[in-house]
Amino acid sequence: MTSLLDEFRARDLLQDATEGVAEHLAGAPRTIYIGFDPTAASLHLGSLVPIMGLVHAQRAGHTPLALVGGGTGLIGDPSGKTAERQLLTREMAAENADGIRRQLEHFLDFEVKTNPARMRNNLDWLGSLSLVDFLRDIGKHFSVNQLMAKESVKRRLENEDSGISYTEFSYALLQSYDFLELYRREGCTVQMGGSDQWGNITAGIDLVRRVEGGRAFGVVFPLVTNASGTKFGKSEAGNVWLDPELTSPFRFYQYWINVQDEDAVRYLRYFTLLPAARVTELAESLAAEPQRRAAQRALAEDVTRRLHGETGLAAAERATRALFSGDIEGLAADEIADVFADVPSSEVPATGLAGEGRPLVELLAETGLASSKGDARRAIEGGGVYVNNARVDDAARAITVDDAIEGRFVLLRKGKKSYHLVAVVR
RNA sequence: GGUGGGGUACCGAAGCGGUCAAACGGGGCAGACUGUAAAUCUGUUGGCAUAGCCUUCGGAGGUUCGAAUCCUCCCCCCACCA
Repeated sequence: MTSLLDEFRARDLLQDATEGVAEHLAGAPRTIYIGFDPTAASLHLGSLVPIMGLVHAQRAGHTPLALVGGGTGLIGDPSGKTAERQLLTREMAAENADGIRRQLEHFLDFEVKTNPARMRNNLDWLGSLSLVDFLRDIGKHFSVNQLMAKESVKRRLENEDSGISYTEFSYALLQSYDFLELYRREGCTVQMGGSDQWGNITAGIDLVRRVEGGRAFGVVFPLVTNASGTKFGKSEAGNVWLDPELTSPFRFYQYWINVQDEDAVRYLRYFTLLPAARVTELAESLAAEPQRRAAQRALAEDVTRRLHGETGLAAAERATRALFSGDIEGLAADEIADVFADVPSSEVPATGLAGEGRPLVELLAETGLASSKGDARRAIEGGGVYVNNARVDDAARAITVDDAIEGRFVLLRKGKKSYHLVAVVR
């Protein structure tokens, strides 16, 4: 079996590691942790690299431990932030932690006998920690001089406008304390994270050494970028979430299908478990016959299956075929309802479509496909609007009951990818 | 506190009495080309309506037939000085 570090290296996932990690990991199965901030009810693609980090750790025989920052989430990490963060309420943090747990279960095996994944919440120890104890046992080991030299803190200190609160300033101490607690309670000796976590991780390692005389280690992953310079994990609709309620399997799948060539192979290494040989094969295919987009397909398939299961993947693929293979003519209304379950929809009473029907521009504005009737009109004039996949060239077009497929649905589309299903209700 | 320069649509930035719903660039949205890619090219980008109308240029007033443009007061930024 290849070592965890070699696996990371082969996948370009190794940004940096503290000295001696390789030997430490080779010595015995270890417990490795990564922290997740419960700032939202769902994780998004930005957390996918760390998650895969834990997946690889488990596959390599180590015990992955996901730490949800129920306590630290109440504080806020200044790393990478230019402004003070919104504080979460305890209830929100707890709720969000539950959601994160459910999502991680798709990736990590919490049941295997040998090295089941674990999950902890730092609220368990931070919640009851007394300030005096904290200052005496933990704070004592931190030099303010060093803390102020931290890049994340320095930037905020130099910025007169935002500044940094004592609360966020203390974040590094709390994260370090987490490591110490996990070292004590779980025998956890390795912390991983994004490269922005390097400072917090090494601070934790120092703390473990000072307080317990123990040796701990850190590994950080590179920041995921994309070729066009936009933020990875954002789609037109905003963040791509792992929660199917927030980002449907179809849109999740589509995000990956639409990854540009320059990024596809790298993402295959980051986000799938495909063996190197297969990745090479896909890279060659991408170079030789890019129009097939074999790499993107494999990527979308693998990642969607892992998160949303066979059912979610099947639904996404079905919708994709229906939407992009051209005609929906052959589809029965029932199939349409099924395929477009994922697509935004609204209802309109049949009476509203009787006689003259309703102006298409009105419908477009109402469904949100266009921002106003004027916008809708311009879109039609520009040739970007389709009813039941047939382009509309008349801005005065009205939608009547006759347009509804089997009298039940009208499929509106703007551009290549924005659909809206209008259900006719009687 | 003093002096000077600014605040214009999603962002940057022109305009400095009528021809301004406001140049230009970026971004967004569509179209063409493709591969549901990138790059490129084209169109479009306040609202409502058929020509036309309505609401916009930091805020409030005023001058004028007419103001983003001139005047007064207020608010906020930036530079230099204290």
